[in-house]
Amino acid sequence: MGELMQGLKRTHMCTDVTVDMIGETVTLMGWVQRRRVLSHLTFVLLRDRTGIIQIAVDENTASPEIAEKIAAIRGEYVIAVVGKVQQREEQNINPNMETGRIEIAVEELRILSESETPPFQVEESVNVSNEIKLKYRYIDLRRPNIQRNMMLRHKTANVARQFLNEEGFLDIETPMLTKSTPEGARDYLVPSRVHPGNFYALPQSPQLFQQLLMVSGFDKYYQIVKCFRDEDLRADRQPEFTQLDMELSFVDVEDILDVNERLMTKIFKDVMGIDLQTPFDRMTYKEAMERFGVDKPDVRFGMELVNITELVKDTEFKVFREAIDNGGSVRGINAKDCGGFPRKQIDALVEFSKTYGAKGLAWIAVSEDGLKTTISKFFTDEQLQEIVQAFDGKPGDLILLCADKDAIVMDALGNLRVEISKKLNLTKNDDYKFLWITEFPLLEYDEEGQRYAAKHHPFTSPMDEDLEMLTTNPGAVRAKAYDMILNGVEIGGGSIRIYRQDIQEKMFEALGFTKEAAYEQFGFLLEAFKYGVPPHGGLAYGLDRLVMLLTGEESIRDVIAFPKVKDASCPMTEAPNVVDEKQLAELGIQLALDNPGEI
RNA sequence: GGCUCAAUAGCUCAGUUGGUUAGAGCGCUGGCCUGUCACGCCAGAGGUCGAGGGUUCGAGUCCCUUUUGAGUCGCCA
Repeated sequence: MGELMQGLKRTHMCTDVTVDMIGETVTLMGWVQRRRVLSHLTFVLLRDRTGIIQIAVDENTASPEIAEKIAAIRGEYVIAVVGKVQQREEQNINPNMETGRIEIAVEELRILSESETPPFQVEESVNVSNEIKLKYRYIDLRRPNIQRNMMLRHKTANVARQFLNEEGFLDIETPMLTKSTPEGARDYLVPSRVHPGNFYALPQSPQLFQQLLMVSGFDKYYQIVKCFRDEDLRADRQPEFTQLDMELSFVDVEDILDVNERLMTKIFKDVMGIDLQTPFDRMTYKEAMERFGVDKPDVRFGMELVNITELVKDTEFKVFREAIDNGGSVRGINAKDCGGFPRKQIDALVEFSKTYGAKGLAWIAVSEDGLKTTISKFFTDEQLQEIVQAFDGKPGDLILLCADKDAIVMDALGNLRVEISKKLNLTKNDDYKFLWITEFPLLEYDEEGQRYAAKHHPFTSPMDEDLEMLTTNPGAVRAKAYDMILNGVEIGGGSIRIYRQDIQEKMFEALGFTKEAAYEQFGFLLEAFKYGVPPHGGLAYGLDRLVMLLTGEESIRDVIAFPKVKDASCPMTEAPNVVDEKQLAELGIQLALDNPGEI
């Protein structure tokens, strides 16, 4: 059992103790990183979130009480130490430790809490399965790198708040229990006890409320807020995640891009010590798709897509022929210096492309001795040379070609491009390239639902010059929507919203909503729009993703204190769980499952 | 829901063609060591080889089913 504090006060954090304090008495508290015994000398490394300092006890000179306690101490015990800061002899200095020139000579020692042997060691680069780490997340969170991540996350949020406060933004909270709107992602539903059979939804984003705050005249709003989406998880997707969300009145696209470039500049300067170049590069959605095949291109490397449909339009090669005849295209990328890839590795790239719906890839390996290709039967040497020319192919290059519907070709090649860059280590984590993608399409056709769906959300404003097309050619309308891309990751996105009721109604019409259906779901917003709406727009960052990039982590789990695993459960709390019959009865809910947990 | 990969000591892993009593490093326990700091040395404990079934004289190893985890596609306005 642990001892009592009995008025003992901590005076310093571990690494706050410096060589300037030699001779001073300090009181430190923390966890035991390690204990080393050398005959009658015992060294203990004491850890808190600032770092580690060594404490020393000489059994020959220590009191029996201290000698007994120091012998009992084990890893992860929580102890309090009162002692004198002393300089280490020259030969005893540890140059690898921040506090390696000093140590604490113990005068009083208390074991505040004992610890069982932890399931894994609390060390920087411990290699433990996700399952174990998350089950014991409170121990995992003691690891210095995760602690640094959490501190950097705090700092990022803090700098963002500072900046936005200075810019005149107000931090206003919006409800967590709100109305389900089936557009977009699946909602997490919360049953209402007072209204049996009725449900709240947890917000996928504060979208509608932030717009209402603009209607109310708050002018500039921000919030660091949890959002919820009941969809499958990924390395960069959690069911609950944090947005840094903002909305501004009386603005157009340029104003929003400007304030956010300044916000990012401030965050990178204050948190990372990095000076960003502004303005950020911009690219339209169309250009991004043509050149990179994706709407979030990583522009740290080349390997851009080339469209060779025109060059091969007369081919007899069946795969190309079908794609072209069906209105698709033939495009490719030049994987620089991959010409020497063994067959097995090229096949792996072909397989990779298939996960995106491509039927396969044709390829041409360029070497000093000529071309090696899968399509030699269908093309003359001259034609092949023309294709290689189109890609500026040099000996050593590997040209990968894909033919299909445009959407599949771009998806496959765009992702292939990124995959190859990873294989070739073309990018550095500390090379930060920002990019705005603008002029997104307003709508996209939903094959399943046989209708247009909002690409961003139904309140996104069309571009002024495309307004006319909203009724005549909705698929071609561009939106005042923009994404902020950092190194191929979408870290934020937003739009100018519709503020005119007539345009909003046309938008719902294009989405196939009857007036009644629109009012059913969004009536409160449409009502509000009758009472004076300022032109407004906003942007929301995925704070987890941003911090993931700042810390150089591969997964947002490493920057979230208590993340969920892939099936959206929590190995530590074992949520979600089966609830009591009584709780369900109170809510008027009866399960249609024989075995809860199964469907 | 689909595909791919993984599961052996507390942790990370090795385990050959199916063959005796399943190993290593770290950690843990005890002992020794007068300045350790990835301390060192000696000794020790620790295993339902994820689970179930099958093939076989014999299965950690082969087959089937299943569970769990990871990545990914679908999905994510």
